[in-house]
Amino acid sequence: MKLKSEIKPAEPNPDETRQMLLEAAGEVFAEAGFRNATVREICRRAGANIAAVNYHFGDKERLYSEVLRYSHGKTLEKYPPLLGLAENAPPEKKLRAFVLSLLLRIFDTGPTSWHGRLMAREMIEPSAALDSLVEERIRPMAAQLSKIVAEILNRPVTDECVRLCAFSVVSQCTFYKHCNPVVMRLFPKQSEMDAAAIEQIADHITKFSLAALKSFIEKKR
Amino acid sequence: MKLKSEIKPAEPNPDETRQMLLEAAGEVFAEAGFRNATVREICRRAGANIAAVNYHFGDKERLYSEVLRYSHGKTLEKYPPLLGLAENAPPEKKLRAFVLSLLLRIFDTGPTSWHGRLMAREMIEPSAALDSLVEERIRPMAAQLSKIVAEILNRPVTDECVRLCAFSVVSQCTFYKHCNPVVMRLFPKQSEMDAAAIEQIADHITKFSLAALKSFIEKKR
DNA sequence: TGACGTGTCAAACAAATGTTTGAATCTTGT
DNA sequence: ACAAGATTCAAACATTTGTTTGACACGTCA
Repeated sequence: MKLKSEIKPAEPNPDETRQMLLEAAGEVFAEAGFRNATVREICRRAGANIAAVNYHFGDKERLYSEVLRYSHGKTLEKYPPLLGLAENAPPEKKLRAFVLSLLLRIFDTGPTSWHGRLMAREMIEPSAALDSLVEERIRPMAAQLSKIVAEILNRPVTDECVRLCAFSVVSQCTFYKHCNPVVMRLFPKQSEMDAAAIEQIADHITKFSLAALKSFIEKKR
Repeated sequence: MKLKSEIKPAEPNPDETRQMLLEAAGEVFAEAGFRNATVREICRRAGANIAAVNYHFGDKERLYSEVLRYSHGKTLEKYPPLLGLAENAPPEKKLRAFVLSLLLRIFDTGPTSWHGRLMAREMIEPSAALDSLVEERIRPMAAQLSKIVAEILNRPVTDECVRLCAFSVVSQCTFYKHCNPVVMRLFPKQSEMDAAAIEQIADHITKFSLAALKSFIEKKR
């Protein structure tokens, strides 16, 4: 990583605190939700003073907005929607890539693992920041998936059936996250979400969905 | 100077207040979540005094437990898992009944509509009350669905494939609830969840799932 | 009737928490 | 080196909120 020409590790770097706050806030917001999260805990983890949040972000709510945008950008950068697959690849392969990338994004265990939980919380308690996120980030991805599904179904992307089928695909991915507490209690053994498990689930979802999609194919007339 | 001696606004019905508190608390908890919900707002809607919650339930947390159990019992009573379908009905019909009943329970718009949101919140922030709920209520329903799927697949209920397929079915139902904020923003027009829309979605999910399940059928050997 | 238990009420209490403040410290440009 | 701005700090402030309190009203029963 490259920084400014001067290197002052021990000294308080102006952007250092801001960055630490973003990361710490992401963790805390993901763990506790917006309201439950306390500015004091965020600052404690960031090694910053209590007044730091208000100084750098104005207030708690604007900090949250920045965190949401920051985190989503970071995971999308780590796991692009088609994982670098060529645009002219067969739609079946693109579907699998889409499913796998979505799962990887949701279950990312890296230092940015809070993105998944953050989004899950937005689903239940949407904040003002969700509107722009949907328009700028999610709608393009939805269009991408619709195009893949439409291609498989041999139907126009505006077809109602395409929309419903795209939902059916996405739903299977989000399920393991959104219903994790129940899944974990029902099957404690199989609930470890390591790389192998994610691959297995991606395989199942792709197989399941492709089989279903075949029955919806519009024969050319 | 006694102001109250002349007026008698509320008759002292012992269980009346308690019941009103349960209903009001369900609403408020569903809207705001456990932490965000305030005892003051609950009591205001119930037409009760601020001290009523502590008097009748001890504290806010025990009130929440009672609400969760109460609401789940009420919706399950309203929409039984198979909607009164005969046990010996063909598994395809039972699958559709299961899907429809789950959707109806999730999207119930009656006076108990908050149950769906309540459960959605439990998925993200499980409370202590979830453990017993899963064991007593959800596990039997999961077993019921597994049996139906196993029957269709001609596989043993313990088969890994049965579990994954059952998840695929349930996930499509819960999706419209758990991802409602995004769905609503993506397609504002089609997001009205009236009876007709629910029927349509149930049809799609059943068709989609049955087509997929067929490809997983274990040929007898 | 009159004491007792139940339920309700307004007010107060105590703790948590977002935000502000004013001084102290550090960085930067000249 | 010095001054001005940027940043950090500890303390205090103001508000929200769960809980408690003590008085009051009402029905019950000896």
